[in-house]
Amino acid sequence: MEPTLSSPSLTGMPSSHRVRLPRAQREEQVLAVAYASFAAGGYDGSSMSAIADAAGVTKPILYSHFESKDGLYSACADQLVEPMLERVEHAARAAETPDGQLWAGILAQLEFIAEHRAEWRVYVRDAATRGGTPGIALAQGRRRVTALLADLIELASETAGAPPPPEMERDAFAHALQGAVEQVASWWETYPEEAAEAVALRVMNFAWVGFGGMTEGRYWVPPDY
Amino acid sequence: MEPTLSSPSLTGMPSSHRVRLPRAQREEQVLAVAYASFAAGGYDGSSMSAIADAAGVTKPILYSHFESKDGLYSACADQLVEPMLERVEHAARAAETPDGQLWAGILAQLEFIAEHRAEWRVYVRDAATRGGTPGIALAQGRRRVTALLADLIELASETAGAPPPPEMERDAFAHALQGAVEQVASWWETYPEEAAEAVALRVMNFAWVGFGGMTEGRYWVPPDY
Amino acid sequence: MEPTLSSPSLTGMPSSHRVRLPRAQREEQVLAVAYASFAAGGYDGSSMSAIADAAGVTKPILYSHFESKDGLYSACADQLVEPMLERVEHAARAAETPDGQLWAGILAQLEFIAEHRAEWRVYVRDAATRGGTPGIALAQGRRRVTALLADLIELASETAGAPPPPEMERDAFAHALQGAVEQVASWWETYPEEAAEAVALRVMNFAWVGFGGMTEGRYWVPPDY
Amino acid sequence: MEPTLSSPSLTGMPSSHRVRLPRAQREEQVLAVAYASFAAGGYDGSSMSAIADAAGVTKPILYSHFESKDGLYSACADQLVEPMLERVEHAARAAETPDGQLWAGILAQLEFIAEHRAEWRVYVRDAATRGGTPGIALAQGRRRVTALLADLIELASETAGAPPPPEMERDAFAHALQGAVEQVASWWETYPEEAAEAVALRVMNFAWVGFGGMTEGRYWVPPDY
DNA sequence: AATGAATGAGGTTTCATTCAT
DNA sequence: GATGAATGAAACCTCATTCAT
Repeated sequence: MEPTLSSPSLTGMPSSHRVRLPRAQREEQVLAVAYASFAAGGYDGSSMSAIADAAGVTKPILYSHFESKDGLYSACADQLVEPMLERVEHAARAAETPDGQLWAGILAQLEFIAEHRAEWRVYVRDAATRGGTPGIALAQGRRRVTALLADLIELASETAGAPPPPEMERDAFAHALQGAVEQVASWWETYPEEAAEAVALRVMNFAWVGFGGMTEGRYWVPPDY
Repeated sequence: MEPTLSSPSLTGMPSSHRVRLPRAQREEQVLAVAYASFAAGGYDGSSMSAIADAAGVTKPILYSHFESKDGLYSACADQLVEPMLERVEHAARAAETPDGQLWAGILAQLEFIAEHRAEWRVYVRDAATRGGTPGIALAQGRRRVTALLADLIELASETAGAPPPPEMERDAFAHALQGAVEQVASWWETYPEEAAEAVALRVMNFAWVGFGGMTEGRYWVPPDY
Repeated sequence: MEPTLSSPSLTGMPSSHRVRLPRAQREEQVLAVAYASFAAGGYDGSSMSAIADAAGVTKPILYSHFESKDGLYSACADQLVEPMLERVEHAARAAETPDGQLWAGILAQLEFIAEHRAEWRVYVRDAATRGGTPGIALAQGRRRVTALLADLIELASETAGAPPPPEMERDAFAHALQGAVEQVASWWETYPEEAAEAVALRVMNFAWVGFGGMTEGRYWVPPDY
Repeated sequence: MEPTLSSPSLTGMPSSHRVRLPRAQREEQVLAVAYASFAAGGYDGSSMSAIADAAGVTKPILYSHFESKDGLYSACADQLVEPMLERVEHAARAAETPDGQLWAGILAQLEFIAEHRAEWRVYVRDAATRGGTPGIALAQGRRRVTALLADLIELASETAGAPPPPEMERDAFAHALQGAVEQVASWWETYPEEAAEAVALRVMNFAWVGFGGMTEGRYWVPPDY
């Protein structure tokens, strides 16, 4: 659980007191430690005491920066969800064709998940069962990710000149896709030498052509390959 | 009136002592209560005291039947995973064509998840974050489910007379499929009036024809419909 | 704060574990210690830890016997209020003339207060400001004491063949009397050599004849003097 | 608990720093806030942080003005006791006949209590249980009130041309009277529509004529009625 | 086989107070 | 004279677990 004892005493001063940081900086540091701690141990597996120790501060500091354990946890979850959304959105926007956007989105999400494996597991899966404030926040985050995929799907369906799918179908599909992405990411752990693109390509083909199609030799290929 | 009663209270006498059950029966009963309790509150949300009380048993009895909280939890997880595997396997075996087997498996799993929503969430989520003995057990259970899907996929691929996909691809696909099933099950919660078959059909088409295929009017239909 | 370390080891056994007591007995013992602790330090001045230590048990035992600190406190308050009510009521009932009953009641209450000075201060005076469950319990206890005085006053008013005073007046009077009793009890602390009867006589004359009456030489004298 | 945020910045200046007040003024303002806070929540229910926030001041300022929480609390208690003494004394002095002085004193104290109900409860109740410096201060304050009543009683006793009662008796009587006043004030809360004079009249009759006297039709009436 | 009593460690949260600037 | 950051101690309460019967 990496102690990360606040890069102690840059001055070398033999102070018995902890380094004094400006509020914003301390908050950032504490958040980083808490983020890692929750990622490693989950909500119930991380105690405020342990987090405080790992951050090299005392518990009251935690509480002066974050209202409660729930609050701290939510802040950590945001730390993960926001960048992920940003990244997926940004990647999708950069693509030119609609199905290229979906492809870029899937790729981006896979990369992101791979880079934040531990956190992802905790913050995203916990969303399902956790109650109270953090549960709600997490569920919302997850829903936003899926909604983003739904948007990409909608755009992509235009590729084929097809009429836009009804919201219900689009959402069902987005859920399926989201699940596929997540689980393939988990599969990826067993074959770490695979390139992100290769993994994403599997998902994309799964989603776009289907397994039956693939057995018939139909494949989807990324626009720029 | 003080009868020397040797057999447990068939008389309805308000005995202050608990009924004495044969070991196996007691274990079963305790397990059922624990299963429900974990399903409702998760691992950290269920205390041994609460489980004992709910089961009408004292704590030492819990510990005499199950080594620890982890042991009890693992036993409960098995309670979920075993029947699920059995059901999916059985349903698949009953189908006649290979892709019919995949279809039957997906349908069976979806139904099972829907029927055990609360438990599924808990035991499957916990699989991700929980450490120690129960975490391992859960992860194994989950892997077995995915492996079963992989088998079904392998069989189904023969439908198209295609060469069997390499293990690696088959597993990737099975993971994607598993994720799709789980997430569509979650989507299902928003549209509870949908029939299980309709939901399974979405997954099957997603997996078999792909979204691109569907936009071109290709669909997979169940063999017996 | 009297350690009262659980009459250690009647058996002389060099057990490292605490003596095991039957539930009822342990409860009584814990209650006694808590009662004294609250009396000495008030609600906020007594911690569950301190009480547990003083009782020679661990905190969970406290909580297994009493639901919470509030619950324990309420139980302690009852320990004081119930006997007091009983004693005053019993004393009053034993008297023969109506004003003799009031006299007996005042005397009994004064004696009781003197015998339980510390507790009285805490449990009765705390009634005014404490909120929550214990506050309510205390306020009720106090109200019952005053109501008992009101009854005695009602009876006493028949002595003079006067019409029964309206409830409102009777209550006002009972409050005044109650306040007088309590404060005279406090005055008593400065003159501890005074006999209880002498003190009660002051209150009774204050209440019955009034100061103006006394300056005119009117006095009330107890029936059996 | 009225934030009363020190009506900052009459100038509208968007200063991030608190207004700089002369020491005496700041002290007064802080005291007022603390007084209200203690009145609302009692000693243990009011935290230094909360008081500081409510006063729009930082905690170190609190400590620079008042040595400790105890010190602040004592200062607040004085805020109540001093004006009360002044008011009773002043009212008494304004009366012309000796028993009129007692009457005026009782009336003034009742009015004062009614106007400061919350504080009265806190500072007077706490006097009984609280230890340390503030407990002593409070007890002293209370004693001074009683002593003042004792003086008024002494004067009043001259009305009847009676010899001055010995100090001991006078004090006993003053205590009884003080208790009666306080408790009748509490009774008053149940009958808020009663005028202060009517309430005070009850106390005065109680104290002067006694209940027995009243049943015989003797009453004390205020000199100017 | 089962019980009631007990424990030690740990959970989150809040407090009065004080440095260092 | 005032601030923001920080602390250590302690509060209430709950948990998994185990004796002794």
